[in-house]
Amino acid sequence: MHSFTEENYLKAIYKLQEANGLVVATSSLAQVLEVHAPSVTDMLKRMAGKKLVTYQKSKGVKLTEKGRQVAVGIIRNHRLWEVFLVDKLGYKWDEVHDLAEQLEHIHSEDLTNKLDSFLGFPKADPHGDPIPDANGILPKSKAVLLSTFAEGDQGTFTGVTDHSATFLNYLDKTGFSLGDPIKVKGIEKYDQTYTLQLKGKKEVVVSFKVANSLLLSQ
Amino acid sequence: MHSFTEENYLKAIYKLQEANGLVVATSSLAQVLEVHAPSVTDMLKRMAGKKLVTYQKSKGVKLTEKGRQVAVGIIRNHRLWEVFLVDKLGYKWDEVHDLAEQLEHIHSEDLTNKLDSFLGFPKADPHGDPIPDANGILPKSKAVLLSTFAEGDQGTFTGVTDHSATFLNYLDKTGFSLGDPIKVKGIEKYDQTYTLQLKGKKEVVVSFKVANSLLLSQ
DNA sequence: TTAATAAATTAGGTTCGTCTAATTTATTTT
DNA sequence: AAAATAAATTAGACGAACCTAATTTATTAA
Repeated sequence: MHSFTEENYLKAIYKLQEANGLVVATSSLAQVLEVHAPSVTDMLKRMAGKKLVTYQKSKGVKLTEKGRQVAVGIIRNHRLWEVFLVDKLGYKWDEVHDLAEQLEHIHSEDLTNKLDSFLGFPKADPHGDPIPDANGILPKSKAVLLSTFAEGDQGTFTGVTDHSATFLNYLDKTGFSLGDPIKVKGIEKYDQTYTLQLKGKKEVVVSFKVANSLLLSQ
Repeated sequence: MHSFTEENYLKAIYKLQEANGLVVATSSLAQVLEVHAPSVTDMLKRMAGKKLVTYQKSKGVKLTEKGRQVAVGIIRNHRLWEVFLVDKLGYKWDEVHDLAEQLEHIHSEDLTNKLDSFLGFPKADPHGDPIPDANGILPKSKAVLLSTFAEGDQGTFTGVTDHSATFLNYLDKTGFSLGDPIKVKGIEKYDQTYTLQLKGKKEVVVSFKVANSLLLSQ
């Protein structure tokens, strides 16, 4: 089995690769993992020895197929446990991340699959992030940022790109709820604020920053 | 927070203290934790430094109040997760120990309490072991070993002292089930075998070893 | 294209939790 | 009580995962 630390590196590399391209820099990893760069260099060497990543000195790192499998497995665990915490234990969507960070490292494929079944094979976690299936296949999302919408466009709110508790709280307070329809009533040229019509005709005005963190589908 | 290793030491010390008296020997710990004696000596020094145990060189170790609190908290977690695995995910009682050994180290009092509530505040785990409450109070069990019974005595099967999967499987196969009544029909003087009447009048013969691992109440 | 800056690595150290081999302390047995 | 055995500790090492300070390698700017 892999250590928690290794698994956290794998997850971080996976996410950075998804977000920013093929190869991940030492400094990016150091930043997201909150360790110093030499620790990362150290760890990457060890992980390369275990064939979890391919690492070229001063050229960055990427996952091997084996590393990718492990990373996706952890993401599957994480998102399933988030669903459990929200659906079964009554946690709010802004409270579950840290707990899921612990639970994701429980090592048992069988447990993961039984949990999946218990939860009714959910397709997405409480933030709308897709849950990889038992084969490590992660459905490609077709959601787009609200910030790409024009006046009159509409869609369904299906995800966020900012997972911070403060942002999620702001959404709650303002009346955003996953699965609800959103329509763009207007976009102010001057400061790029969006006037939106939420479910129940409620109108709200949000900044570009917010529009750029909301994912809509259809 | 405490490391998993520390928590496992605390749990082991607690259990040995409960079973065999006040002070726990280095060698006993080494045996149950499956490490070598010098590792234990080392660890106990560190833990004494953290006021989790009182340790006197060559004289054994015992928990401080602080250490006891942590140990009981972990046992609470362990047993609640076992209930979850059996009641909600459909695991059998002989399959849950190793998973619960992982889950018990999730650090969140709030999660533990929400889980407790979700499970309906169970009093005992799937093996009949009592679950400490949120204040770390563990109900004193009045159950006694079947091996202390005389002919004609009867009681309710409420726990085991051997938690091994092989023993639990044997019980399943032979027709023992937690909560069922058991009556002693006879005890063979020669080899101390017990003839028992189980629920539904089924008669079975078990060895002293088995009788000495079953806990009965009332 | 050289100089300045930023990124990454090497070198050397630390703590945690483990090990083996050697030694000391306790407990039994004679 | 002395000798033999068993239990525990000390000494010295090691790997994992981290650190700081110094150095090297890449990248960007002049």
